[in-house]
Amino acid sequence: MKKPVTIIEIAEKSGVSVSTVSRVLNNSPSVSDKKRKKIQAVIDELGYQPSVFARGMISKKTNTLAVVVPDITNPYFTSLIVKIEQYSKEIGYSLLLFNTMTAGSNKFADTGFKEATAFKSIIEKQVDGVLILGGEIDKEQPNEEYLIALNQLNQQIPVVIIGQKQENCECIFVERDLDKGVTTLTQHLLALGHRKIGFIGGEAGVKVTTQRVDAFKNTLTIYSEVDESLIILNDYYVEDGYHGMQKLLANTENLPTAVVAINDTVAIGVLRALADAQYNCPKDIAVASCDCFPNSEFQIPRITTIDQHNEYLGKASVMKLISAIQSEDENSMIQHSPELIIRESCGARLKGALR
Amino acid sequence: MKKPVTIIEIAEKSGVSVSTVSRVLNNSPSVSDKKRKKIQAVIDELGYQPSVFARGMISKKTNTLAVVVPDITNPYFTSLIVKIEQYSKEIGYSLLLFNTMTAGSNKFADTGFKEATAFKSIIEKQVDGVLILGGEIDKEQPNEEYLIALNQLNQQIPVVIIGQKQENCECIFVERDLDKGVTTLTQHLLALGHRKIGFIGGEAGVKVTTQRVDAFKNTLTIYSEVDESLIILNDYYVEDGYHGMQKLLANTENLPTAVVAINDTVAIGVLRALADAQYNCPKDIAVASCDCFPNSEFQIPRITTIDQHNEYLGKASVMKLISAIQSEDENSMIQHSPELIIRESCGARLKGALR
DNA sequence: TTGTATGCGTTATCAT
DNA sequence: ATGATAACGCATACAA
Repeated sequence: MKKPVTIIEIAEKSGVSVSTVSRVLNNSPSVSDKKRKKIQAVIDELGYQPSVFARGMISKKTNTLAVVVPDITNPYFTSLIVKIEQYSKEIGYSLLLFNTMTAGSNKFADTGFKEATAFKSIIEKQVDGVLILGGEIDKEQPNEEYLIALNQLNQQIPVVIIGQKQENCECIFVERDLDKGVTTLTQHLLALGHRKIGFIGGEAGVKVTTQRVDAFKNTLTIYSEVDESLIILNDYYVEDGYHGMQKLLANTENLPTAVVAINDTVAIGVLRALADAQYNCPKDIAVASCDCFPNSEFQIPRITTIDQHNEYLGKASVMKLISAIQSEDENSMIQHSPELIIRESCGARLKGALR
Repeated sequence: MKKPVTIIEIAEKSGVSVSTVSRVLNNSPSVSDKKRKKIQAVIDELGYQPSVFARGMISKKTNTLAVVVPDITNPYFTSLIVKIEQYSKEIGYSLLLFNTMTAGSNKFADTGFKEATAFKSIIEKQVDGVLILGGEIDKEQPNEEYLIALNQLNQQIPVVIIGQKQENCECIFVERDLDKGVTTLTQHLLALGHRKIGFIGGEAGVKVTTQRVDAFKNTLTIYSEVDESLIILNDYYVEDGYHGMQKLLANTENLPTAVVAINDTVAIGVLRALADAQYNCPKDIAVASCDCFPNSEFQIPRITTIDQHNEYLGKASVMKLISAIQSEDENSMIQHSPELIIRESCGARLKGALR
């Protein structure tokens, strides 16, 4: 790889000073058209590319955002990332990806918390802003060190978090309406006549889970009773839905007639467990779910679920971040309404047209 | 945000020269233990962070790799990215993510090809290396401009492509064994007695598709006959599997007894179409698939598929890239063998233990 | 409109 | 073992 062209060479070859070249580069109006053309021609000819380093020395900007995500394998996060990437690109920012894998393998963090190394890299890389999608911050009681590190990070670089507001954390939060959807969902089941309803998936001590379970319980309480033994919290994956449902089915004395899954992936596991145990869904046991993942519409049966309309969250969070970077303290409100998507898994409209 | 601490301040406060501080920073052995400790203390106290820009001015390195992916929503790519991110992190590189969304919305590229803007950013960002996971390069006849841009990019920055070798492209390729798996799969179906076998999914003119269809045809030819009308090429998503199968089912005169799907997402669509048309899988029509996506094991029925063991590909491609960056022209061979995962959707071992 | 000179924060080279 | 200083490539304040 040969050494790159510098602004000096462009200046020499164009017969002007470096400042003039710099002006052309930065679209300064005070350059004669003739020189501008000439210079641009030389730039193109030599394929000149300004050094990010030299530029950064002065501007202190990388035009890069970091996005920290717990599990890039999770459709919920990828759908957010897609939007984030798209909008970032539009406004001239690149994305540095950090997949902390908080979920999955081992829950207990090695170095206190999984995000530690990510935070370290982020500071080193001197990105302009940081986007955090869940992870440790989603816990009811985030690791103490984590919060310290997070606040410290936020002091150097603006941080926007897609998640529920956390005490003692000065970052900017973009909150989701997590309970309304579950409330609607539960009401849907109740309206269909269900009274014994279970809940599967999610992790105890995690905000999403707590909020959804609470919304579930609160709604259920109005018309029926909450049976704690029908609430199984484990995690957010297929296996969890499968095992959770198995557990419920094991107690044949006390079977629910319907089940709410924390997300569509878990719901798939639930459906599988039902099929394996020869139960028909929705006839024997109905299944409702949250988050409307891409393939859930093609499951057998098609999963009735909640579309959180997260499309908007991605863009909104980037917008907030950019505002913070430019310290335009605009306090725009993020609004999004969860929407019930009625399909087959709860037995409603079974004879009607399906979508 | 206050202005950051510089090496000079550290030097002053430690009562040494900047050179000595720099030496401590870079673990140079020639620093007395006493001074090293003293300096380190000051560094920690002030929370000093070396400037990437100033460093880059000298080293020309960003310690960043770019990864260009067509669709981060696709499990095939995310599974690769997970590994790539993990290994990159281990060896001290960050990842710049570019999601070109080649797939999905509009196929015809706006500016010639979707990767154009990504390539531009990559050059601007001066990453140390580039990883390309499919996209335009996967086509039988990649866009001419694309190839030019790609070679141009490769001249400035080492590029590793996970995909089949392409004529007139000087990048480094990490190839996958695409046909062996399908051959095995087809043989599996043939061994189960199937003779009329269809193929669904994939895009004409794309290497993966062509290779898999060819492998399918070649294997089928040995024991039976290829019926072109049973081969439906459209795309790689659920809808494609659904519509593809619908199309096949429409011709009741010429139903296949088994179908091969290009990947598990498509297979899910196929299963749905079968269920909707009241066909039982595997009894009426068996379904075999490729790529072993996370949830396919929980589908109804569980999908028999090919595990390409891509785990290794991710790490291997990063290794190759790093070698290229350090111009250690090591020509390591990538070996990975597709493995048949027999589950329920083809009817084999139906009475045996499942998994 | 254009050019000159300076500084940005670090590492590398060369002395000492 | 330590220090002084010259790059690195660009933008910008100031001068013309």
